[in-house]
Amino acid sequence: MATSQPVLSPPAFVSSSCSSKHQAALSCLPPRVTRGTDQPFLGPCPSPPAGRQNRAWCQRGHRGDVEAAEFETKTLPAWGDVSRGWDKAPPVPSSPVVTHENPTGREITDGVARTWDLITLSSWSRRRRSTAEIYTPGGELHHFIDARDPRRSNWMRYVNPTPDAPAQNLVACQNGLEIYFYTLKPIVTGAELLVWYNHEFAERLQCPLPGELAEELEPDGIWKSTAEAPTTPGPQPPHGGSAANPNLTAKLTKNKEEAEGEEDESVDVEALDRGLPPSPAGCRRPAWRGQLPQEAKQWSLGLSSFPNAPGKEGAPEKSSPPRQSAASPRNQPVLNCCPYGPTTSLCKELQRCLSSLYPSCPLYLPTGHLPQPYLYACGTIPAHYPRFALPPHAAPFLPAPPMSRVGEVPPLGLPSQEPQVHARAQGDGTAPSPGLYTTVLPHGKQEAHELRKPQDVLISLQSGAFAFPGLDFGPKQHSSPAGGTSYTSEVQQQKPTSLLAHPLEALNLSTPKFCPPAGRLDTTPVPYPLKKQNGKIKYECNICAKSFGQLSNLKVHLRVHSGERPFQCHICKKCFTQLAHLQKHHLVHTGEKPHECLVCHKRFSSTSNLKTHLRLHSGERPYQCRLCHCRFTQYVHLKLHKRLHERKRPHRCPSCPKTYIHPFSLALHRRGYCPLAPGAAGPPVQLGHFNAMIDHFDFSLDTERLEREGADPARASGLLENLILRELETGRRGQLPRDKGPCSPGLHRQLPLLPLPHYSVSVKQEAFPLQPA
DNA sequence: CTGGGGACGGGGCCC
DNA sequence: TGGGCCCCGTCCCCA
Repeated sequence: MATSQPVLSPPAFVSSSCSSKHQAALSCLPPRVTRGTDQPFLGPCPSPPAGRQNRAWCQRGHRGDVEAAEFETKTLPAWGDVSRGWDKAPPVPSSPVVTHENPTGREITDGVARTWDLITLSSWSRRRRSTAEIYTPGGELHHFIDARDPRRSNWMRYVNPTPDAPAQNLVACQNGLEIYFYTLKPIVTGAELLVWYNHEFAERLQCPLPGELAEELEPDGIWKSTAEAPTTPGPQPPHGGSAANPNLTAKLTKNKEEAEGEEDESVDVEALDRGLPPSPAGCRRPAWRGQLPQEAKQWSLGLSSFPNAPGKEGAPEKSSPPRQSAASPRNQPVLNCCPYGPTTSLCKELQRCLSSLYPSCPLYLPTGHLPQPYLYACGTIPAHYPRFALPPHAAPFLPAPPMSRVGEVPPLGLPSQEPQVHARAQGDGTAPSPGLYTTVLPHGKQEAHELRKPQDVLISLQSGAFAFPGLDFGPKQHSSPAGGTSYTSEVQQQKPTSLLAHPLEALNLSTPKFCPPAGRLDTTPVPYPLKKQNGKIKYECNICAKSFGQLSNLKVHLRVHSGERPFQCHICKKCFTQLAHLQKHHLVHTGEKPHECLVCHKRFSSTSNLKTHLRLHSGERPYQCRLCHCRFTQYVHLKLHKRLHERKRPHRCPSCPKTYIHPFSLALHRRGYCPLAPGAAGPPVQLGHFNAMIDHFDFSLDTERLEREGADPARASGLLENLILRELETGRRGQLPRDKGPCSPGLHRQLPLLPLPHYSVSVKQEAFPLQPA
């Protein structure tokens, strides 16, 4: 619903990646929420129409209100992660214009300002700077994102920094290796996207404020030479410019208006052309000097993996952050959302804010983190994130070269001018181990053995792609699959959502897979078997042999075997395999019952339960007992009922194996209807039908009532015989009113004690043996 | 024991 | 390809 004053309502997170996965994770709430909460949250919104990739969304609820704002960047390049955006050639708008559709029909104004100085966004000029440096938890430069090339960047290039607090409408934070933008205020149509980082943070990082950044630029937008602002000892980055600079510190107090008067279109063209990262303006970058450009280029092109990737044997984790210890998983989140370590106040603040803002989103669990598809996708696992280490057995699943999201190779036809992402290379310059992608590992038990290595305890090992028969990664087991490494409940709770797991899955499920049967030791990769049924391809599960028409269905199904439950309820910590299940589950907490019976107006939380309920009105009883023809609305009731038929049958025919519960039944059976007794009346088929009706009678509760009331067995059996004969005769004439089975319910209508419900509805007759053991 | 409802899991289909 | 939606089935609880 478009409004006259469309806005992007705060708070809304807009990932620089902004993938559908992110959106999905953010939309883990049902459309309605419990009233009375003061916590704003992020909820779902209608899924964007297919094919409209330039649509993002946000939704918030505050004080019980649910507000959604769907905004569309009609004139901006497509939403998408920056790196992916590079391989596109979006139209370059003359100016960033954002149009919005606000379903709420009113402007949303109450934003929540946060002072998350968690991101190192630097080297921004007043316009179109759009570069960001991504730091590892150790505070080291990991790579930077350069979105300045309009042909290959996305909307992020239009996010501009400004120290002018009233003008700021975005804050940015780094979570893991992703950048997220958080709206501080409504963003009206045509508003410039202005991001903020605060003064304190700039000082602490020895970064100039954005305004001061502009001062470092020459009027032509080129960074001044290093010599003009040498601040840090040792060799400077080739592009120089903005290391920690005492002069800049002084500049921090400079009039910002003066700074704003600087060149707006400043672009570090030289650095760009050299394939170098823009100057982080004084932010420390201890390791990439000198070696960065070439190696970063290689890495960004997917030709090498991260130097500290765990797959690299013997590679010292030189860049391990001092504040993080891989040996303390208990206190370490799966991945720090904060580049300053999980225990810093900054990180805690972010986590707290995220958690309070989006309590329903598993992403924002206090110990959680934002998705890191990057890590999986590129297969470059910094040593700081040991839990994200790809297990060795995952290697053959990965395509080679790795499909790095950040360092994605531009598609054919597009020139790869320069690397858009620069990774800090390892100090020794050793090439990353290619074995990460080429190792073919044995399966089965040997795999399990390998999992005992602590660094291999990857939460997403639970992904179906890594499911091992016989190994249960279920969430109820808080131990490692192999029983070696602790897999604590904390870890379980920190378990990434599907947003984390999916990238892994996506890689491994979209590529040939190896899901060997238990115990099989086979180094030959075997893809998922594809069957063709009726001309359609079926994807078969290697574990249970179930086949699926769509690969995505198989992927979801594999979680059944792997035990992966990526979607966790933030309230009760229950985990679910599918987001939809979590959404349904959330209704338990909200008490919402969106499905109403139109007959009695009773409400239900699920359509399934409503449908069951509707049977009460329609009279449908689809579950029928084949023995006594009792019908039930629910299968579970039939199952319970069947127990009645499993009672002891003490009255045994001396001539045949038939046994009966009641003496009337045996007496009738013995009156010439035992096929093995002498003097049997009639052909075997007819005897069979007759005996089946005796069974029916024997099973009925009415027979029990006869016995209880002390009915004479001979008389009762005689009456029953007449009725059965009459019924069989009617059946032979084709006049059986309903069922044509051996146990005609017409018999019951002859017996005043055997009422049988009548429903002209479909019946799911269970395959219960007529002659129960 | 039956009946009714709540909750959840699995899977198919569509976008 | 993944997410959303829907349906079916199942289990559990309670009256």
